[in-house]
Amino acid sequence: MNKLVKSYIIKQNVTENQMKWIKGEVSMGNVRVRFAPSPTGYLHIGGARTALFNWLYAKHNNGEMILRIEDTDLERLKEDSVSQIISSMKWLGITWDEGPEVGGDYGPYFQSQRLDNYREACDRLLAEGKAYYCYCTPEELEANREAARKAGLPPRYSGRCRQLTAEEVERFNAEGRKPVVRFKVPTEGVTVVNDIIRGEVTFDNTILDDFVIMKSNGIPTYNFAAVVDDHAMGMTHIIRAEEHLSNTPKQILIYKALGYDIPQFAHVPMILAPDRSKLSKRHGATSVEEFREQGYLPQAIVNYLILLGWSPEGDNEIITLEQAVKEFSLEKVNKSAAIYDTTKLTWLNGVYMRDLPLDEVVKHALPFYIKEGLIPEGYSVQDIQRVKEVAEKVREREKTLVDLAKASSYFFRFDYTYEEKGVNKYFKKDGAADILRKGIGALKAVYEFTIENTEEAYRKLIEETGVKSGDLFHPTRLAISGRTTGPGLFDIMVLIGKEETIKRMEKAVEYIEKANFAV
RNA sequence: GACCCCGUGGUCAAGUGGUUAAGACAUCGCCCUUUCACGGCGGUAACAGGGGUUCGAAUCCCCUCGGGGUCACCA
Repeated sequence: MNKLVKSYIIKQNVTENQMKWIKGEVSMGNVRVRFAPSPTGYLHIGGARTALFNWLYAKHNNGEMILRIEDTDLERLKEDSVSQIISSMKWLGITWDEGPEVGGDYGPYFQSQRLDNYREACDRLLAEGKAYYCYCTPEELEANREAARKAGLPPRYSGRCRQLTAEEVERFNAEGRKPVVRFKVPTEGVTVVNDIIRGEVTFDNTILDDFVIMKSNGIPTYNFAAVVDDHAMGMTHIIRAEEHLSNTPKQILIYKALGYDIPQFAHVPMILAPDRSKLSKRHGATSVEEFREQGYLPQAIVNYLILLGWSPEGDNEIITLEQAVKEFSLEKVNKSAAIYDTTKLTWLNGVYMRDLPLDEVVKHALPFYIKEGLIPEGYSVQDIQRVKEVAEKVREREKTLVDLAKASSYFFRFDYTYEEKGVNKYFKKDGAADILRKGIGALKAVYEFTIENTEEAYRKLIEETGVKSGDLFHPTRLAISGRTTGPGLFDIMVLIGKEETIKRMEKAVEYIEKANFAV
């Protein structure tokens, strides 16, 4: 048992069962965690990492992962966002046991469909005097905040409506004011958040003001809805980003007021942009969808995300989801924010590009071949086969699917221009055309156009003529691919075929002689 | 501004009082090689600063500084 767990036991009144559970004396099958995004845009990598950690924790403990959509802010709601988030999660391989599309016993899983629950809980608080109606207008509130700011005081709500007289209430109602409901925060004492990752964090209740739990339109605020739902849905662990740590005391106060058991919290560190600021659109790719479009594989992204804030045992950083599930623990999640660095992601992507089964890579690569115009949108089995043959050789040396498709183009068409650097270096060399002609001759004599046979023909030619191998290989490569880099020369030849290879080489001879480089 | 969290190389990240302070990515050099990549070998590079505590601090405490978060009828 580690220190954290020990201190937890001391600090909280854990039940005997919980104690057994912590000690590992009972099998853990009751862990329930959730990922609760608000549908205001794409799933960004921070959210994806949070979802992933929840998922890993659930799987590690044989528990359940719930997906809940927090769509209580009508104004920021974005069309399609839910389906975007869902598709990104699916693409990454993060599943959920309950939630949209799969249902479950604790639904509905959209907060907009659970309004009755919040109303009910709110009424109870109201009836018990733990919350009250507030008739202050946004303008009044803003004016107060402004005044406080000027006075150098924290912008807190005054508590003015805590005890309104019946006449005042009547007057406000007559004015047509629609009240909000505020939670009565204790005016003294402290609230302690016991966080698995951060330990014990203490907040003074006096720094909290009477925050709104129900808006005037009858919709709950985040801090209230989250608590009501997390309890109703039986959440045992709340794993979320650190930005919520400061909200947690408010939520704990609500848990207590409602008489709910308090779940365990784990606030994972934030993921920051390269300039150390919070992730936003101006930082380039930040959403899972964008990374996908840039040619990253889900396996690479997931692996990268696992490494941000958590590290596996040992030196090996290439880790599958299965291994991660086996090893994952919240205690090992570190506390400091991480800056995401696409360089390492790109490296990982390269690793997965060459290590994943070819079919898997091709599956993800197809859209990029289409985009590059190498295969038609309504591609055929033959097209897939061709992509496979090419990708098998090209994937070894490329790091993203975009690069893979780009580096594959000359296998599909002969419309390239020769790389200038290569022309200068190889085509302009004395006797280049002549050597190419000899190469053509040698290749023409090859019956079965295989890697071994073509290579043998070339080796023999080198031996017979005494030309340096580079003087033959380099111009040939440039002639048949237009480039100075790529897969093995004979791999290329065989892939494009004898006829095409010779045709391209003849074209190159023609090009060299027409350009008349020899000055 | 108040409150909260965090601070090991450029980035990720081991490390829980005694280590030559791991490893990965990036970077540089060499090797392999028909090119590029892969791979192999090696190099540069870090405990934010200052005080304590201790025989001994990256590890414990305090202060400073720096970064981040929260203070909404957003989530």
